[in-house]
Amino acid sequence: MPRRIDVDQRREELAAAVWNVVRERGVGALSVRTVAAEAGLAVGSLRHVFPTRSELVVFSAELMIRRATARIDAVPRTGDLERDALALVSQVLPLAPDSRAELEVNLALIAEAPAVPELIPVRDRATRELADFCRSIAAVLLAESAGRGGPEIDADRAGRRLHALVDGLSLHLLADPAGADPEWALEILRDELAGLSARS
Amino acid sequence: MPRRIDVDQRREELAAAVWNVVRERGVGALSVRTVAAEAGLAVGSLRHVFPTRSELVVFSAELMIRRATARIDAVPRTGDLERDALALVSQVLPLAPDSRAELEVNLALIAEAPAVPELIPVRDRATRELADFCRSIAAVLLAESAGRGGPEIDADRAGRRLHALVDGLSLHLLADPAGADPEWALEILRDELAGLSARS
DNA sequence: AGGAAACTAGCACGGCTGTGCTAGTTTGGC
DNA sequence: GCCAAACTAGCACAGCCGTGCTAGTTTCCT
Repeated sequence: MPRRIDVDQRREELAAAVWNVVRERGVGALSVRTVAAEAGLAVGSLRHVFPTRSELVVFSAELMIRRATARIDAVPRTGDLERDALALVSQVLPLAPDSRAELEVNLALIAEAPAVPELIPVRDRATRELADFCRSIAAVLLAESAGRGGPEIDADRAGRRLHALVDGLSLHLLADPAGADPEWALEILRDELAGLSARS
Repeated sequence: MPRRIDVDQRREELAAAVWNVVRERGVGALSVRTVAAEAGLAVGSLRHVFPTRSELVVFSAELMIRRATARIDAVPRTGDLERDALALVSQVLPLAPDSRAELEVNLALIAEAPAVPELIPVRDRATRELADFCRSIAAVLLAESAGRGGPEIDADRAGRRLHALVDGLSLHLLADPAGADPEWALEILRDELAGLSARS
């Protein structure tokens, strides 16, 4: 039985088990026992890879962020800046089952932060990265439309505004039932991006 | 000792204890024992008023919503619609220690919802009320500026947009340290409200 | 071949959980 | 004065928690 295992792969399997438990039974049901059972392992085996619960939780959170970042990096660019911006931002919204689960787990882990202080820097880094992402999108669109005679718009403020909009819309899409039509949220985003791009 | 007590007042004291525990030690530390200790009561006394943990949690969440609603209703109106709108919306943002604590507890209780299903309708009602609130503010500002020649704006969409902006900004203000300057968020909101009011 | 390391497995401990239950204490109404 | 009700207090139970620890099993390296 005890073959040489791929530790990284085992870690990812356990992180997936963490996400499943959180989504199906809430963050309150997240324990080394439930996660081990979900992954089909004994608690001892889990603890061979993650000696403490904190390490398990922190790794799961970080892996989730890495996945989201990778998904964004993989979006193909068409050259149409406004279109690309929407495609990029859409990756953060809970539209597909994947990204929906991601946000659910993300929220739960944020709520867990007081109990697992190691999560705080993870959460802060994720927030900052999303803020930078939004700011750079806003900056690109504003630069493209510079000098078209519209009012001068502060790129920094536009980035913060886009960030707030994205997070707020994410929350509300998550509150909607899973199959509901997300078009209204996309329209709002399109408006916002068009406003930056064309200074209309 | 066992005098005739005011049950409602006792309930509110216990709800306050719930909030304190959640803010200081996280939602994971929320138990009948910790809340009773925080309130200076025995567990048996707490359970005389709230027979189960769920009832305690649900009541605390509902009281929090009632408090926020009351605070909004108490905002004096000046007649300057745009100014009033900002004052009203500001009541929802985590600016004062009170409303900051409110949002912290609110988030924690949302995360608790899978474990306490009775919280789900409470959370949904709160979301809907805030959405209606935002929509009505948007509608008032749009009606005031009707026929000024700007582009026609859908009041419904403007309401959703304001709602997303408010929730997103709230989240980000909460992530900032408690004493940080919230002016940037207010500026974004002023922009948004001005856009509705003047069709600039 | 044999020892070290990797891996799985699970027992045991103290501590925390919600809640059923009983008992004691004080009060208000008759 | 007395009794029922209101209230406080806390014990007890079964269950879950994280983790320290030991032991068994398989693999790899020398």
